[in-house]
Amino acid sequence: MRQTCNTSLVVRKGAWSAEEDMLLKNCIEKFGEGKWHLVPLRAGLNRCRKSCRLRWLNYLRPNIKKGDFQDDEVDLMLRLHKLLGNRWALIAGRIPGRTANDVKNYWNTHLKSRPKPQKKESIYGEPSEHTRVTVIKPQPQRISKTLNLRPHITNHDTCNLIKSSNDGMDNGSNTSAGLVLSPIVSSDKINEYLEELFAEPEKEIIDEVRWSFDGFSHMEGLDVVGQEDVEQEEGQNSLFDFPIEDVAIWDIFGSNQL
DNA sequence: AAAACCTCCAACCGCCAAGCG
DNA sequence: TCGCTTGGCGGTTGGAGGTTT
Repeated sequence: MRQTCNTSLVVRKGAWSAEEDMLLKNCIEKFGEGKWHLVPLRAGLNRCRKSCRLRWLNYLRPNIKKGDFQDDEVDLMLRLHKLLGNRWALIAGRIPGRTANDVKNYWNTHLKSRPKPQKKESIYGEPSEHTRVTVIKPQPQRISKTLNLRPHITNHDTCNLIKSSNDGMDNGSNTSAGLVLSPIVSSDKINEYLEELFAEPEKEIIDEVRWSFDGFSHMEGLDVVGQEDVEQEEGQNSLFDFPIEDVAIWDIFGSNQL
C-alpha cells in the first residue's frame, strides 16, 4: 500500500511542534536534502514526506528571510509576476531568502486585490486598459526533452533548454529548477515576443527590460556587460550574442548562469 | 468585556512530470 | 512502453491572532 498524505494511515497533521522541527532539522543536517520518502523514518517523525519537505523548505531551511517584504522585493515581485504569472517558485528564485509560499501568500494578501494604478502613476509598469499583456509561461512547467517553449516559437526554431545543475539558485533559498535558454532563438522572434508582451513604444520596452537586467545583475553579482561590450564578444552560442535587453528576458526565465 | 469580523500565513491537497524498473 | 514512485508545484483552506463593533 502506497503511503501518502491522503491515506487513512495515521500521520500527524497540523502545526509542527518545536520537537518535530528539531528532529527534522537534525535529520536534514545529517543526511542532506532529498530522499523525502525516507525522511519521516530517519527523523522519527509521524509525518508524511510532503509535510516534511514543505516544513523544511518553507520554515526550517537556513537563509530564509522572515518579516515584511522590502519595497525593492515587492517591486521585483510585481515585475516578475507581470512576466511570469503565478509561477511562484520562479519568482521566489529571484528574491533572495523568500520562499514560493512566502511570495504566494504576500501576493494573495497584499497585492492581488489592490487597485491598478493609473498609467502615468504606475511605477510597476501595470498595463493600461488598452494594453494587452501576455504572461510568459514556459510550457510545460517542467523541462521536457520535447519542450515546445511557446506557441510563438515553432519547432522550426531551434530552441534548446538546459536544466540548470544548481537549480537556478545561488542563495540557497529555492529549489525550483532553473531554466536556461540557449540563445539560438532568432532575435526577430524575441523582439516580436517583447512587442507583444508589453505592447508599448520601443523605448519603454527597453527601459523596462534594462531595469530588469540591472536589477538581477546587481542582486546576484553578475558582471554586467553593456551593449558596446556585447558587440565585441566573439563566442558563438553565447548569451552575449544577444542585445542586452534580450538577455534580461532569458534571465527572467530562471537562469543565473550568464 | 465579549462577540463578530478580518487578516495573514502555515499547512494541506491534488495534480503533473521525471525517473526508474 | 507502461506503471509506479517520488519530487515539486500552484491553489486552497483552516486557525491563530488582531481589530472592530
